[in-house]
Amino acid sequence: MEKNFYITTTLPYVNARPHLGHALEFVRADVIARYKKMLGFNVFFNTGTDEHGEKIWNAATKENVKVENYVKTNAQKFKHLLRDLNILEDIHFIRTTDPKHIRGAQKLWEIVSQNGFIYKANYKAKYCVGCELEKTDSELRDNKCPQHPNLDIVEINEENYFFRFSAFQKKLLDFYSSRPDFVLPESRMKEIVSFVSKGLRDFSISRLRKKMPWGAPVPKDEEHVMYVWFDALANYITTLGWPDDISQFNKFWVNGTPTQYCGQDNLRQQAAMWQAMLMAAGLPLSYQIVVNGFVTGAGGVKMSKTLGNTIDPKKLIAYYGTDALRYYVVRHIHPWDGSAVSDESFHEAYSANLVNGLGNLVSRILTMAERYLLGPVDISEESLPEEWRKNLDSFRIDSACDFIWKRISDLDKAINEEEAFKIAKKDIEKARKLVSKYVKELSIIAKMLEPILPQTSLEIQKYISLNKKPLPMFVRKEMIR
RNA sequence: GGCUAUGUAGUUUAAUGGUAAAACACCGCCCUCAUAAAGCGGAUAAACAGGUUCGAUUCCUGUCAUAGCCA
Repeated sequence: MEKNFYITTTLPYVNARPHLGHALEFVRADVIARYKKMLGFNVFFNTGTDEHGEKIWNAATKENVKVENYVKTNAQKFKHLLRDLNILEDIHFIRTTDPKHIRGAQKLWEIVSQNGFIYKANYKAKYCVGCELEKTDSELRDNKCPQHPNLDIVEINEENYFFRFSAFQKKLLDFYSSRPDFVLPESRMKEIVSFVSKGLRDFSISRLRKKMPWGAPVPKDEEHVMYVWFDALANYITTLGWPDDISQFNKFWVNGTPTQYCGQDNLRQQAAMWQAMLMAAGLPLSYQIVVNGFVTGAGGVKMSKTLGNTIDPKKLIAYYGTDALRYYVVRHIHPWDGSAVSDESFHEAYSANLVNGLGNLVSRILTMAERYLLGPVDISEESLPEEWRKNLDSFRIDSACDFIWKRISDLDKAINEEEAFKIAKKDIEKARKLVSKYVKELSIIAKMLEPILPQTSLEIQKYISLNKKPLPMFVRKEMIR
């Protein structure tokens, strides 16, 4: 039987510069996508950029550039980051300004509207353009959003279209109880259940075009454009070609356990709003939402430009290399809770585990292999450990790494204890057996690393097949400044 | 303000109603195949105050701190 798997990241809003949080989500989704491919799945891997809305319109206007050019330039930055992170090349990159996407979002609107879940009403609210969310008075301080004190709160009082979110409370709750692992981790699942249990308020999904024209046109109403969520969330299916081309949709959305990575600030949108929209359109729901925690600076404080504790993924990649960054974000940042990151902790992880751990192990084994063995070791029959699979199946890439590094450490230990390098002087046959065993174990380690550190893994496998010692894979470095 | 979660070595994380585990950093020893790497040994930890219990880091209550969600 054909095995299909769909995975997507959240689409970053192109207003922001790519930061470590984006890199973290891209890499984790990429690891899972590569892992599923290794298991023989057809994989549809999606990402892209969310490009509509007031914040972008304002930013482009302020910089006095055409908004089309503004979003294009910024979308490009994310594409570069994907390339720098060695994300699978066959990833699909959808931009919410793509005509294909806009048509899809409009079709979704029409269906939901026909089903009676969209209505027009007066919309009166205080709105923070920074958060893209309505705010109540009690949430504001001095009539400013505490998160975005530099932005003015927008007072909105106009006719808008609304999505009848409130109609889906019971259905959502029923769905959640039927699928207790719909949201990972469990604590986020509880959070969304609690949010929906408290009652849902319909949300506005359009803006008057004359005030804010930067959005997909609302079908059959030229005065309105769609507003953020209805447009943006639809990307998860329009990327598959829905509604024009149903074959990919059937293959990957209906039969591909659609899995969505998101940050903790996107839980509501993906686990509740988007699911309700799918329900309203009579479409199958997502299979699983995996929620990453926020990355914080040293001491657990928020990263911000003012504090000067931001970490630029590009800088780290340029200095330490792609796989070093991939390694750090999957293992040393907690999968659910996030972790404090700093240049120091990055450097420590790099030196201890990549240079002294993996890199050194590769050198010592392949040096002996090249010196003592008559030819490459046959590694065809080695199979991959259950525990590694179990961890990746449950999105615990960190635990999978713990397991791999335990194997690395055990192998180091075995080499010390068995002393093949001494035995080689007296009994070369016995030494060859030992070294072959080490090479086999190293190849299993390399294989397990393939989805996580693809470049490094292939390099190790290549040198095993050549029976040659490579140059140091992770070069010792001074702490970055 | 309400709800929820969290608080464990210097740091990042585990497990657990009965001797608190690991990695990094630190100190000592040791090896030479290896990237001044590896291995072995060592020191160091439960926010605070009560309660339940033969026994609490674990369960309960309160305080404080942090985070998230909501108003």
